[in-house]
Order: sequence, then structure tokens, then C-alpha cells
Amino acid sequence: MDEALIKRATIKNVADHAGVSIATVSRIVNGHSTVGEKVREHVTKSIKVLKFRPNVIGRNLKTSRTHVFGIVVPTLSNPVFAEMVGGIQEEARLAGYSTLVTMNEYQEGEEEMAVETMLNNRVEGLILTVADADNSLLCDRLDDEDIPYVLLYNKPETSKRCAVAVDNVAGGARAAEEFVKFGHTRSAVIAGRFSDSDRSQARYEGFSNYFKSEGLPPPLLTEVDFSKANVKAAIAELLSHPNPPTAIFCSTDIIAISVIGIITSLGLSVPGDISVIGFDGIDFGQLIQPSLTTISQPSRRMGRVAVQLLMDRIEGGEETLRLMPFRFCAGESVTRVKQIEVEILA
Amino acid sequence: MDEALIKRATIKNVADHAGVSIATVSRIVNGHSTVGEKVREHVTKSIKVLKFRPNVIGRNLKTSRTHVFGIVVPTLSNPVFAEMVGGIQEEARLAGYSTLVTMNEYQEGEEEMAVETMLNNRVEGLILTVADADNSLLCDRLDDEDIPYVLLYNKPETSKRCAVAVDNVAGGARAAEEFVKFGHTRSAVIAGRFSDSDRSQARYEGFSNYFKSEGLPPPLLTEVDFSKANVKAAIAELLSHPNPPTAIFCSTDIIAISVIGIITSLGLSVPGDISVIGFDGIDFGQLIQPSLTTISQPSRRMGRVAVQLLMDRIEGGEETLRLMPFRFCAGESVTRVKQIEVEILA
DNA sequence: CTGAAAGCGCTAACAT
DNA sequence: ATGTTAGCGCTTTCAG
Repeated sequence: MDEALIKRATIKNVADHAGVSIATVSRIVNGHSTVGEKVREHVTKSIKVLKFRPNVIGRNLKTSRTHVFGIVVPTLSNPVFAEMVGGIQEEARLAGYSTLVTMNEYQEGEEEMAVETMLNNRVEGLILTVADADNSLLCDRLDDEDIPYVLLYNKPETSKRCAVAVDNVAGGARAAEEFVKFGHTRSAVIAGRFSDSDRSQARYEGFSNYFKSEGLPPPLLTEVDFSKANVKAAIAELLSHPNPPTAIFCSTDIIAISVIGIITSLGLSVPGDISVIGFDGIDFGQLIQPSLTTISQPSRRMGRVAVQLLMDRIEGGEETLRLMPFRFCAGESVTRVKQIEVEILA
Repeated sequence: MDEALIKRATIKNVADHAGVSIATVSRIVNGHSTVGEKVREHVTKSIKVLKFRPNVIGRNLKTSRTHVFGIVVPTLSNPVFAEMVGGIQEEARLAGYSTLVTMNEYQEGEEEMAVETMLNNRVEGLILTVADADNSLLCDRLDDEDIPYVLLYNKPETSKRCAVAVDNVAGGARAAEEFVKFGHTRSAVIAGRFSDSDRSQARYEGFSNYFKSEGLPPPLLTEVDFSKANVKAAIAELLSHPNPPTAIFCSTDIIAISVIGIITSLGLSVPGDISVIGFDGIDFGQLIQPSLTTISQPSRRMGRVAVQLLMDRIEGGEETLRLMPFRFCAGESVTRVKQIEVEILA
């Protein structure tokens, strides 16, 4: 439990080995100023021989910089987050930053500790997705301690926290518009728990409002966690209605894919009997049959933009919201409501 | 570009504020030895007031420990890796470790640099999945520099590198056995590029060998990268055969899901016309219709075990291979070969 | 029970 | 062009 850190050559070892001062070695390692050609060669050889690897910890302590960002996501098992982390890393690496990643699996407790650790490690900023952007203890503390951070996917409404997000309400409305365009009047929303995700709630609102504004009955709402059993029960419940919905909007693609699988396994057809729209735009949606119609977020790009915004922040930038465009992605999971349905209604 | 690190209270500030020495503060922060009750209270208050957060960098420099592991995976977009990273983090956190994660997107170049950065940051060990365990420049360097690491998913054959993996050959054979049991004789394998994945190759071998050992014709092999277009072409090619295969084994679930989608969209049925088996056991396989029959790896647990093994290593442990059991996961994507097929052959 | 002091590996003035 | 030196924030003997 003691000397886990591998014993490695220090800058002093190199200096001694090469017969120069540590300052010279430092200069060479960091490509600074001019160093005599001969000396440079000589020292470079010593570095090779001793397998010298500059100890970033020493440097960090001296310079008070770590070049590390922290990332906090609910889970990596949802590809939408995995993708965004990929984008973040791409951009961060370009800027010379590494990333400390943590997921909270939708448990607020873990989050606390993980962020604590990150802050103790002096990450220079954080990128995170929280349950509720306007009402987050974590963000409160970050604000209080003046830690630069940017939210990803969250779109704060009442607070003016820095964020990169799509307009979830508009996205939900877009889904509704599509259903209505195809003649659907009886709809349902299967959404992730509102208490776990402000996005889920916003998407529902946008969807619901559109139906209302068209004079159509409001959608039936079911909140679910991400277990399949849960979704199954929700579907069963919906189908037991005397006049079941012909269109289901899901707050995430994972739920939508699950819904399609369940409906199909029940001997019904998507979109033949029921049309489905998801939200996120994960790759899997395009792999399955029928392919998923969805409101697609540019996750990878959002990750990259978040890094840029975070770096701006650190430099004192003031931009607070970067709204990203979502894209309606037409798949095969939506179709015109059956004529017979229309007749029955008439 | 200069003072990105937030100015925070140091241990000295706390000491001054509380009117004690920094040694005392340190003791309290680390819960060491006995400290007078009054002093402790007083100092604790100062810590609160000044929002003191111990600077781990200083500690790391002093103690030569970082409590950080590095993780290198090909991609996070494949849930099998996302899941394993989840397992790693769970276990690592329990042991008081954080993790620096990097993905190489199957590009060897990025990997080099990322690992370099990790080593400079003095990670205490690495957990990685490489293209070819027995033939990896990265592992060579790690060996050379005596950096503790454990491979995950890779199962070294010729080298005795430390690894946590399932028996991919046996897994492939298990898939073949299932097909044969159901009367299939003409098979195909759609596998990830062997040059990208030694697992892919091993799974193919196991599958292929089983067929041969049963006196059946060897499977048709197609290597693909992870683009859908690629898989589509592979399927088209297979179906154009005069006597196309009735069973397809895919080296990963992602490929399998893609294959099922494509076959279905072609108007054929899985498993009605063609049976499919995947490998990995990702959640999505159970979400789709038909649910995927697959050789499932305990990814999350493997991640946890990898952490344990890595810690053993660091302590001087010698264990080199932890073989994990795969689980045959029966879905709905496999069925008995059609009688008519059998007749045609007869 | 508490304080003084050395030093982890490195960078960046400041000398020369 | 190169060397000297003072810390960065912390832990940890060693004294008292």
C-alpha cells in the first residue's frame, strides 16, 4: 500500500546524467528558448537512456494548472452520453486537455463524491448533465465556489447557467407535428422520470402543448425508469384503453426502441398499428427494423462545443447558452393513421 | 491562458486562520493521530469558512501516489465497453481511485499520445483493450517501462500478459454448436476486422473449427468495419450465393443487430429464413424483435475484476489470466432450419 | 498533543 | 546559452 508509483527518472537524474542543470533539461523538455545544439542532443540522449518522463504532478504544482476537465454524466450505457463524451474528448485533446469521467447512474449521492474528488484533483472545469438544471445542489455548490462548468443537454430556464442544448420543448412539438400531420389524434408519451431528467419533462411539454393547441386531446403520460419491465407495463396499460393511442412519443431513443420491440412482440405492427417517435438520434435507431423516426441531437458536436464554451468561460467569457439545432430524422416507425380508424371516429 | 486554476485556500491559509501549524491541519484533514478536541473543532470551522479543499496535487507530489487509473478502450459507442467502464469505475471508486478514460476509435496513433499523457500524469496502472494482445506496441512499451496494466476482453495466447477475458474460441464454438443442434449446415460469419480485434478472430476460429469438426462445410467469412453500409454489402453478397447460408454468426452484437435489421428490411425473416447469433450480451439485444441470441460476457463484472487484478499487480501479484465464464443467452433469433431446406439438400 | 522543517519534481525569474 | 534558486501545497519525521 505504499510505493505504488513507479520509480522513474526525475529531471534531476537527467541533469546529472547529462552533466547540465535541471533548468536546461526543463527548457528542452518544454521546447523553450534556445538551447545549444550539442547540449540539446546530449540531453535528449540522456532522456532516452533514462526513459525520462516528465512528472506532470510537479509541473502542475508549480504552474497551478492541470489541463484536466471533469465530465459527469448520468450513465455511459446510453449511447447519447457515450457519443457526447467522445466529442468532448476529441476537442479536449486538441486543446491539450485530459478528462476525468464519472457517471452517477442517476444517483445524486455518488455524484457528490465524484465531483468532490475531481475538484480536489483541481480539474480546471466541468462538463455535466444533471437531473434538473434549475434546481441542482451540485450546480449551486459549483456556482458558490466559482468553478467553471457548462451543462450539456440541460437547458436552464430560470437560472442563467452556461449550457449547450437543443430546444427540447420545440423538439417535442416537432414530434407532435409529425403525428398530427399523419392524422393521429390519440397519442401517448412514455417519458423518463421527470425527477431524473428535465429534458424528459420539456419534451413532454412541447409535445403535449402542440396537441392541445391543435384542439386535440392531450397525450396519455407514463413516466418510466429505464427498465424494460417498466416500459412493458406502460404499453400494456395503454393498450387496455377502450380507444388506445395510435401514436407514441418517447422521451429517449432507448425507450422508443424498447417500445417498438414490445409492441412487435405483442403481434402488433410498428408503424402499422402504432407509430413511434423517439428523441436523441442514437445509431441503434437506424439499425433496427423499422428504423426509428426521431428528433436527433448532434451529440458529438455538442460535446465539442461544450469544451469550447468551457474554455471561453475559463478565460472569462460570458456566453451562457449555446442552442444547438435538432434534426428531424425520418425513419420507418411513423405512418399515416389507418383509414379505418378515421372512419370509426367519424 | 494563465491562471485557469481557481484560487483556493491552502492548508497554510487554514493554519493561519485557526492559529495552528499546517501539520495540525494536515492531521485533521487526513484523520490522523489524535488531535485535541478543541483544536479539531476550531480548525474544522476554519476549513468550512475558508472552503478549504485539500490540493491533491501537493499531496500526490509528496506521497508519490495519485490514486488514478487509466482506461483505454477502442470506443465508448459500443455499449460493451461503456458497460465495462462502468464496472471499472464502481470498483475503482470503492478502492479510492479515479479514472482517466481514453478511447482510440480504433486508431493506434491517438492511443499512443493518450497513454503518454496518462503516464506523465502518473496513473498507477492501466486497464486496456487493444487490437492484438500478443502483438501490441503499446503493451511492449508498458512492459518495458514496468507499468502495471491488465488487458480486458483481450486473451493473450503467446504472451503471458495479465488479462481478464472470456474464452472467445469456446464462445464461437458454442454459437456453432447451437446452429448445428438446430440442423443448420450452411453458415456464415460476419466479423469485425481481425486486424482491429483479436477477439473477432478467436470467435471466428472457434466457430469455424466446430463446423469442421462436425464434418460440415466451413462458414463463409466476411470481415467488416462497423459501418452499416459494409454489413449491408456483406449480406447482399451472402444472399447472392446459389445456396445461401441459413445461419449467420456475428462477432459482436452490434453487427448482429445490424444484420437482423438488414435481413428484415429485405423482406426476409429472422429466424424464419436465417438464424443469427451475436456475441457480447449488450442490453439492446434484448430490446429488439426478435430478441438476439448471443454469447454474453459479464462486462460489468469483468471491469470490476480487472480493477482487483490491477491492484494485485501493483502489490506485486503474479496472477496473469482471469478467465471469465460466458453465458449462452437464448433469444428468438435462432430456430430449427426449415424442413424444406433439408429436403432440398437430400 | 503540537510545531518546525525538509523535500516531493518541476518551472521561471534572475543571474552570469 | 546555461546555471542558481525560490517556491507551488502537502505529508511526515523529529523535537518539544
